[in-house]
Amino acid sequence: MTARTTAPATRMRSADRRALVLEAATAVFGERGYVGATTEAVAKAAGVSQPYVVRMFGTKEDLFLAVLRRALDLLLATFRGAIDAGGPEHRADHADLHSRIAHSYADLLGDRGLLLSLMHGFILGSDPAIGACARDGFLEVYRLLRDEAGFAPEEVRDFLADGMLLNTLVGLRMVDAYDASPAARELLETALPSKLEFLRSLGPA
Amino acid sequence: MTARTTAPATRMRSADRRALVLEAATAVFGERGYVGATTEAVAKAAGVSQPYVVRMFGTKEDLFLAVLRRALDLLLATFRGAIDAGGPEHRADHADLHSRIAHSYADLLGDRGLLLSLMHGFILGSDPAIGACARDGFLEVYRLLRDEAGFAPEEVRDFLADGMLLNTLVGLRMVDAYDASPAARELLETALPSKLEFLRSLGPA
DNA sequence: GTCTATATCTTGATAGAC
DNA sequence: GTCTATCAAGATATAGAC
Repeated sequence: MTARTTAPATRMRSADRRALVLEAATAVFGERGYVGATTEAVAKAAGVSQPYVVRMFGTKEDLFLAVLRRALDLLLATFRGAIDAGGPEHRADHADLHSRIAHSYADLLGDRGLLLSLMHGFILGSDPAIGACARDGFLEVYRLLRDEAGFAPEEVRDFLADGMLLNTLVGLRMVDAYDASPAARELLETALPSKLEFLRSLGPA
Repeated sequence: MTARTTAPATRMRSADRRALVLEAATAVFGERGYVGATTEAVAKAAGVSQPYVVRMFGTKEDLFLAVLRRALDLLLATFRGAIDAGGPEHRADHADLHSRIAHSYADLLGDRGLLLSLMHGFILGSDPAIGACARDGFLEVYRLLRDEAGFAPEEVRDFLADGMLLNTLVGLRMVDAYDASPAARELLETALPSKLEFLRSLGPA
């Protein structure tokens, strides 16, 4: 840990600033998509200048790739945390493990930016760089669930399918229709085991 | 039906031309997303001029909304066709109905543009006009499956989840990784009951 | 109905000061 | 490390001819 007591408030260690920009970028890319998000909006959200954002990451595409990679790493880390949680005595109970992993995913539902940046990446598979990164990450998740969590292939598929539906409902802002539409209400209550109240508490817009 | 035998080849009835542009737009929006797609690319794909595309639909947003609406209507019509297929004697067999609907969805998998335009719409829920249209359409599908196909809420949820996974795999171009990645191969073979060969035959790029 | 020309705005990226 | 100024490219939308 380098001493840095005299650094002005506008200066941070580059790693910290980078993390800050990456988090802001995740929110902006999630909301407007890869092309729709502007480096200016990211800069504003991070409280820095637009050219500085570009400087830090090279190009807008590089920035999005970094956002994607970070989101995937966070997702993988979350699942690994759930696998490790409870200690060795729980490892043998497969139903319990499955439940822990599912709950750990539900915890991520509050991070719109993370989930939707991933989704935007997933459906841009035709872009050479983005597609390669997205496919890779998706397969890493698949292998993690199969090999480290011990899921059967069909179990992984069902789990991923659930995740994609949840992500879609988040993207749709389906909670905004909860009050006005009985169908929305029923769908949300069927699809979200327990996290509905939490999601609604995040509020509209 | 107005007689129009003397019309030059470059002129069509507006309804036909509109349908042509809409189909081209579906492909372009699906590939690059709402913001990433340009009216110029749509025009080129449809073989007309860029200003004409704008003229026909008002704005790019109006065009995307028309694409979304058309995709949703096609999806709903496909499901209704599956529900009606086989005549009244099959209506009582729920498992058979479920299977017919699932297969009818698999038939849509060949239309990347359709599926991915929908997905792009679904994850842009924060946009006022697009979000409203997307939520609405998604709920129409939900109600169709529940009320017209007689699915239980959990059954609808599982069906929608499967659909979102399939759409995501299409968006990811996961078939491109089939040969190089055993995990991709296993995932695709687990997630796609029978349409894998067909999807692969569509080829890369 | 359809095109050409073009105005206008946005935006990613670069140059260079501090 | 970070900002200001600015350029060059691209994209939507309009005007107006045919």
